[in-house]
Amino acid sequence: MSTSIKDVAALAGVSVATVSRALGNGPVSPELKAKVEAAVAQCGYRPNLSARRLRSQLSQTVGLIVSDIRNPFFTAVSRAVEDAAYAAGMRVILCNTDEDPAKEAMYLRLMQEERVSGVILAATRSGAADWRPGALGFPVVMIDRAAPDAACDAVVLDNRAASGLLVAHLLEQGYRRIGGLFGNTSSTGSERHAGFEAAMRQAGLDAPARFVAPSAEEAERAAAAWLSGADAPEALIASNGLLLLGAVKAARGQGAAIPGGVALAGFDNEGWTELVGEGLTVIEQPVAAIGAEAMAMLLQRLQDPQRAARKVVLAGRLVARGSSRRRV
Amino acid sequence: MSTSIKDVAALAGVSVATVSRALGNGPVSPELKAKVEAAVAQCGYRPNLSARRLRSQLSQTVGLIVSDIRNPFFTAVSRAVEDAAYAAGMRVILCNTDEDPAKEAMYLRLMQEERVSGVILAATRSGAADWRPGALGFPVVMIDRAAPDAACDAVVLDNRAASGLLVAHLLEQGYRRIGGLFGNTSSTGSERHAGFEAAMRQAGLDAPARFVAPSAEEAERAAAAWLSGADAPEALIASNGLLLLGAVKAARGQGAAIPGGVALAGFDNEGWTELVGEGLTVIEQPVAAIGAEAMAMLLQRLQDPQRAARKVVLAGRLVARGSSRRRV
DNA sequence: CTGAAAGCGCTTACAG
DNA sequence: CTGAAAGCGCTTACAG
Repeated sequence: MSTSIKDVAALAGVSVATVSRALGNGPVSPELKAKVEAAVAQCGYRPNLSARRLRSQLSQTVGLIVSDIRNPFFTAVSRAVEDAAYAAGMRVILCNTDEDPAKEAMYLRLMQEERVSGVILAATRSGAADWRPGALGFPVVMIDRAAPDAACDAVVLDNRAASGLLVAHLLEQGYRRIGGLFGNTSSTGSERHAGFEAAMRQAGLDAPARFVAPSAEEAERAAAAWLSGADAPEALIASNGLLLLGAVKAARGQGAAIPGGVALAGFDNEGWTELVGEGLTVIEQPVAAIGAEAMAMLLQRLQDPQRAARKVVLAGRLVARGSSRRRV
Repeated sequence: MSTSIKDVAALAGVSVATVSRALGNGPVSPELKAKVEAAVAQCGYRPNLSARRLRSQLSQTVGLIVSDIRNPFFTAVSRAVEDAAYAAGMRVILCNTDEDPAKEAMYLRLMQEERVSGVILAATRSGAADWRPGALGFPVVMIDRAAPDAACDAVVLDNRAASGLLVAHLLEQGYRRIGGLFGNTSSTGSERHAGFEAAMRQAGLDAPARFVAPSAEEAERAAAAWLSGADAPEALIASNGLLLLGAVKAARGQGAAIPGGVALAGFDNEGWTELVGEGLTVIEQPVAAIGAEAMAMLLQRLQDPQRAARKVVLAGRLVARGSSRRRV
């Protein structure tokens, strides 16, 4: 058994209430406080957080539910969330849904059982419809994907505009037959597709698109088929880092040089993207800001449950590199 | 207030003990069990895990302490740990130390306060010396780095052998002036250096090495200085994914083609490594196996606290690609 | 400032 | 199989 507040109280010759106050922020005389601290040091006492949470009804815990921590976007966002959470004296429980609504539902139930202060959620598409903000018993801040209608706090990229930046860039470089490869499970993929389509139509062009499961393998397969077909595009946009990885592999598989073969552009400015060929053109997302902002919004929501829901929309930044350069 | 077991009991017309048994694995008649389940469904009851933990003295929680989740090695290991943990009905608390012993100590203290079942730990170098297994009150499984002496469960790569594989490969490709770039904060870096040095000496060669902070930026700076100096190596080994990234950037910065300029080889077979030039030669670590094995060892340790400490040493696999090809 | 007491929501011997 | 009761380790009104 580990030592409890009772042991400390006995050792210090005070009541458990005094120990509790001495360790918290209660009013305690300097003498007693010193005694308590000496006793704590002597017996190596550590407060039991489960007991504290039960009694205080404060879990000081936030849930972070993403599709897959191995997606570098979520890796970076998670790290920012964790830093902000620990700085605010809160702990983080991380869960991966793999875009599976059943897993999402299970983890949301777990969050209820943990009595979390709140949840930061990258919702699965079908899952998002199943709950209403407020029905869960804790506030939710959505990241990466906002519920289309719901009045729920959210931090997202301006996906439509970001796709527009990529299209404009490719058009400027002289490309016309531009194809898009989008994730088929998240609303992020849908929005990036919508932005792609709008920008292409505005230029009076067709907007050929294909939708795939969000993995590099699936993307490679789909891109390989597309690029070797009669309708192969001159330039290809991939809607996230994993799909871009797959698209590059497919282009390579066809012996295409980068630059020189099919032009490529995508999302997520990971460290390695500048090393492929003469670099990959990407939209950089402010990943650290997204995580920090989501945590900040959650804290504000806890502070003021009544305030109006707000959606923070951050702009992506075009990082133009060799993979989309004009062909001579 | 959320509903408690008392509300369910009242609604079902049974005692709280019966509700508890019906939800757990206690002996309850089918009729009462059905009544309880109906009541639970009706009022949307969710058990309070803090209360359950406090009473049962079982936290069903494991701590996972790594240096930085953004290091892709830890990303992959974490995901495997989490999958295994949730499958075993346990939750994971993830912490990043940034190789800072003070942060490590803080998080270990937190783990004590959480009364975790156990911790999976990638220890900081100086931190590792500060605690003895058993002194923390919970079992520890070390990953990536084992305490040199300590009788503590661990899952590690055979770092010396892995470095040996890289050296042997480079020698075979005809390189002789081979330099090594190693992390200066972790024992992993030290071990990989030791393996590098041993293999080089065995071949009758010098083993020039440089040590840097574990970031791509630091590695790039150090590699750039080295490669532009009089003692520039013909081939460079980088002791982890981040350092390899930095080394590639440095090589590029000098206008070196890959392959063609300085030969490169490193650790961690990330998806993008095959896309840089004609691919980067790396040691692939069995990342998923490391995480799964660590969690399995922790569960076994909880099952049998007395069993002898064991260290599982996994072999790395050489993935030879264009970056280390013989120059003609 | 300090202590005795109640109670957070559970589980688990202890009786029946 | 079922229930009444004790108690896990805390915090927090309530008195003094």
